[in-house]
Amino acid sequence: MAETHTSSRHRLQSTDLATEIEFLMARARALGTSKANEQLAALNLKARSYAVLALACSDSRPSQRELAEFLSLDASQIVALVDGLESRGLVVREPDTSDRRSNVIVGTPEGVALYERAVSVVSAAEGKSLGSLSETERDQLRELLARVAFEG
Amino acid sequence: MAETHTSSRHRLQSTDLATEIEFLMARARALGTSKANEQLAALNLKARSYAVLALACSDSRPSQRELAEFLSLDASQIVALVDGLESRGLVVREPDTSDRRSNVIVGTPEGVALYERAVSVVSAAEGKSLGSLSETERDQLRELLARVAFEG
DNA sequence: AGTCAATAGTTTATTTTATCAACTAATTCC
DNA sequence: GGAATTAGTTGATAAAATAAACTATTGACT
Repeated sequence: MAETHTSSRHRLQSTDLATEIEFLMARARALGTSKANEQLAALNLKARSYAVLALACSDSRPSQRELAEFLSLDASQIVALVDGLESRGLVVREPDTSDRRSNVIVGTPEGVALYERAVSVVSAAEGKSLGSLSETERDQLRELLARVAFEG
Repeated sequence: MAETHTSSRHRLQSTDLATEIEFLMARARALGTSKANEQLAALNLKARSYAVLALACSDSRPSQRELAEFLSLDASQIVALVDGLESRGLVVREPDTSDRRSNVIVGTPEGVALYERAVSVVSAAEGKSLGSLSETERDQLRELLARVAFEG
């Protein structure tokens, strides 16, 4: 019999690459994002539009520039994402009264309603992805990642 | 004065999204990958070709299918990546004697030499990315991520 | 042995995402 | 007031993700 799926994975898992945090993050994220996207598809969302919607529906009133920086995306991609959500009536561009160059992106009631459904979907998916971790371990992971993600 | 870069980040950092592990991984990885790519550019590599080279230069003798599964990439992308490395004389496709459909991807001496330079470059970049974490914390993070990345 | 299903790799096409330059309008700095 | 900077937008181009179709095996089954 040829080598099984699982045994080959174990073989590669003992390489140096498999101990690199960068690589582990890429792999963990690929798994998680694909699970999340699967579930979000039912709401006609993806991980990226979900993230924009989440910030729009928070009370943080982000500008597009802030969305770009926070989500590690180019400003032009934010335009496209906001266009998509706005055309569905989920968010609006509010002119920033203190700086007329700037828009504040805010969720509409429909946007908030959809966001709330999306949150439960995403957190269920996250629950599956992190199934092998205890609550304490999840908190640890969250805290360590936050320090890496927001360093500087 | 308008809101500063840093204060807006703090404002968004207190949103629900900012506590989602999925999001934190995406952001941490974006930072890390861009730093790694910057450094790898001098060797004419990127994170992805580096990963393939690393596995080829290990003693694990991966097939292309195994590379695809392990790196969460489509088989057709592996073709392109191996083509690129092979045309530079860094890896070779060795026919698998026990299954003639399958290639084993192996690093050449030149490939190994370049890989060794790349490892030090990448680990320096990782050091910067994880600058705020102690050794113990890095090990913790590595172990938690590994469990998420290789669950199931 | 012979058929049939499944697998490894490849090619090609399509879509999505990333990157970057150019432009407008508004703001800030001097 | 004028120069430099910034937020948003558009458009072009390159890189990456996704998926179908095809070839050459191999494996399973009878």
